[in-house]
Amino acid sequence: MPGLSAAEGAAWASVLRAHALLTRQLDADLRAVIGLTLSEFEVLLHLSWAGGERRMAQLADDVVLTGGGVTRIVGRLERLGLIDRRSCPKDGRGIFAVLTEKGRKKQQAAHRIHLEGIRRLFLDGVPERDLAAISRVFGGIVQRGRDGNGPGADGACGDRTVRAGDRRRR
Amino acid sequence: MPGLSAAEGAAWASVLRAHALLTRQLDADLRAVIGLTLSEFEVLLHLSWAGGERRMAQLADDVVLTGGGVTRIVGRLERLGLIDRRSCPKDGRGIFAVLTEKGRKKQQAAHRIHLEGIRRLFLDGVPERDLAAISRVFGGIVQRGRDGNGPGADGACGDRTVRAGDRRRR
DNA sequence: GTTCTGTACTTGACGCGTCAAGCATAGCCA
DNA sequence: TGGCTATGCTTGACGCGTCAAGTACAGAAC
Repeated sequence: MPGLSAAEGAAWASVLRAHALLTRQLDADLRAVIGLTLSEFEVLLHLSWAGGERRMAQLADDVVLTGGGVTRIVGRLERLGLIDRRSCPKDGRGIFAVLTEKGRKKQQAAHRIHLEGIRRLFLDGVPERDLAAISRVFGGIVQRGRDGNGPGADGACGDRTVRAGDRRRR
Repeated sequence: MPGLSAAEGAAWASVLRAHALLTRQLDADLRAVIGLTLSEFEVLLHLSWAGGERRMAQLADDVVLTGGGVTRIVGRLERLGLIDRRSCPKDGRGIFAVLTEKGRKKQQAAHRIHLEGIRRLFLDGVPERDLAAISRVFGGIVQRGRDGNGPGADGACGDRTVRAGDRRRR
């Protein structure tokens, strides 16, 4: 197994660096203008995409966070009045995060900032052909990642999800 | 400013998700096998690329971290015996992080794990053409990011770097 | 030399997310 | 019914990196 070719190395390095720069800037913009973290916004966004409510575990899968992480984010958003918690009638263990009206407004405002940023920093001037290549490659990674997890998308009350584990230091 | 097109949205979403999954897995692998964080390994890697030593501020730019962050990472690596700190003879303010022999060994071992992971999770089966597209797009982002910073690459003793600021909560 | 401005690094306080343990409920099987 | 195991969520402890303030030095202007 030799090292990476020049093309491979360049591709990987640019992805790492660009992602760091992009998320850093998008996060800073959202914080400054709306007062939300990028992660918090992403939770609101997925919630909105899901029609306004979503199980905690599904949210965790959506935003690639652990369950504990989602509990805390939802806690913050709840304290801000952007989300309500509602228990699942069909499964006593389950909790729905539900977008409030205030949350929907906030999400829409944040969405405008976010879109502007993505266009300016990422999409501007990128030809359709390259976008397709990116979707192919990264979409493939996401897909292969799912082959160890559940299907992970349906609005119903009962469905299961598996999350990855990590190692801890020492 | 309308929303994103389907292709644009798919591309952006896949990048976010794939990056999260990738770095999570690469980090877990490194921790389990070598006992290093992905960030720590990246510092060792850039040090190695730079010939074994590098100024703190340059490292910060390399790995897209703040100065404080690099101080702490280098502190950890120094405590592990993988790095030495040496003050810059031509600039009393400057500090070089210097790879020790043990650090070089560790870096090489980690590099093998890391390469294997990148191939398996990212590069495997990706055609040259798509890699080129990725390098073009993300390399462009990195390049545009540099247009607000210094040039940021030379091994000499004196050169300056600018880092981004963030907002703080509340 | 003195002063003044800018850069390099460090550090205390803190925000964020992880881990692992804990609790509650679900669902199976005898 | 009574265990037994698995899942869903929460929480205390903690690791990591950021921010902002602080210290030290550099370089220019006077």
